[in-house]
Amino acid sequence: MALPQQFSTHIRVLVIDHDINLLNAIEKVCYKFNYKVKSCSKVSDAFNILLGKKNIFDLVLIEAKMNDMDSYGFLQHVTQQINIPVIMMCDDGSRSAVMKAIDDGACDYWIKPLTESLIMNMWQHVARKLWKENKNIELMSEGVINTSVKQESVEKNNDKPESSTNKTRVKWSPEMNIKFIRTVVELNIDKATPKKILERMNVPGLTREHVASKLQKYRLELKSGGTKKQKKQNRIAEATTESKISNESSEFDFQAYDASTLHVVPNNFMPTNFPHQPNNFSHQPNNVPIKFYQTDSEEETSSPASINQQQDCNGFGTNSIINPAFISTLNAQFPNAQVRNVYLAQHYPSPNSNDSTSTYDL
DNA sequence: CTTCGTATCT
DNA sequence: CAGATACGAA
Repeated sequence: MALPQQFSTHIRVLVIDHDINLLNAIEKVCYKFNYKVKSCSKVSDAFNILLGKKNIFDLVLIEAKMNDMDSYGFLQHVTQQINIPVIMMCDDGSRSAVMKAIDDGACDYWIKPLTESLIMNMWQHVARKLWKENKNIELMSEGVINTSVKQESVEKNNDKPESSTNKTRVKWSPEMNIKFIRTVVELNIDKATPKKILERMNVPGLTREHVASKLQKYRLELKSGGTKKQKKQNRIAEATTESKISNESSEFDFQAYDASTLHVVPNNFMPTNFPHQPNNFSHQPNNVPIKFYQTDSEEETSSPASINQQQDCNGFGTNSIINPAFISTLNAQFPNAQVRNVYLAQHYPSPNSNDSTSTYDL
């Protein structure tokens, strides 16, 4: 069930970093591996692009420390509302930095300086997302990455609240919605208060009450609406008390890697003619190194440097949050893969200490 | 007195 | 469900 070329060749990546040189470099590498890439030096630009049209990008890559807008707010919004996997990158490889990004929904965290292989393999995040969404191979073979090619051409409700008098029930058109969301994010989710939002939006006729109501809904959405963070914390709570290693239930299923459904990229996933391969890339499924950050259990890793070591361990699943059962499955899937357990989260006691830093060479 | 946040209503 | 209203807490 080799994946059609379209899969990889059509991956569209949005890159955000203030460092123009880095952007150029990334673009180059992206081209090399046949990604379509668009780069921005400002978060706000990226935001406008993403909000403008749907399904433009399959993956977002963003520097954690941006100055024009908060990267984490952006991260949260993109992962939760727009549902595009986001990889955060930064030179700060500290545990807290990594955890923050992962907590906020990042599917991966790249510690700078970046390596080519990171980019080469980043398509797998998209693949995983598709698997997770139960998109079958057949569907993808239609040559579609974005299964939802449908354009949002829903009837435009033209009764803009701007013209309508107060007191009327406000219909939040998609446009208004976008404007609202953008404003909230720009304002920083915590500091976004109805009045400030209202002022910033500057929409005639719109009242603070309208905005307040909208804000309440939006916050609810963020919370319940699949806040991975939430799930994660729940799971961890369970995991710490009973350190059972369940392989079926989603006991440890935090983050994007759904252990219950094990969306493992199969060995034969990568077609021999995989477009991302440089010419001389020999096709061996097993040459894809795997490494993980494991947060469901914990053990101060040998040294903080262990995190930094990650970056030379290129490849699939960087910093993935997974459970032990998942690791064994992966081990089975990728016999020669290198799986590292790096226990990150300080507040999750390790069930046992047998392999805090062990490298599984299978 | 104004604004927020939350619960509750429609 | 999405938006409005009510009301106590800041």
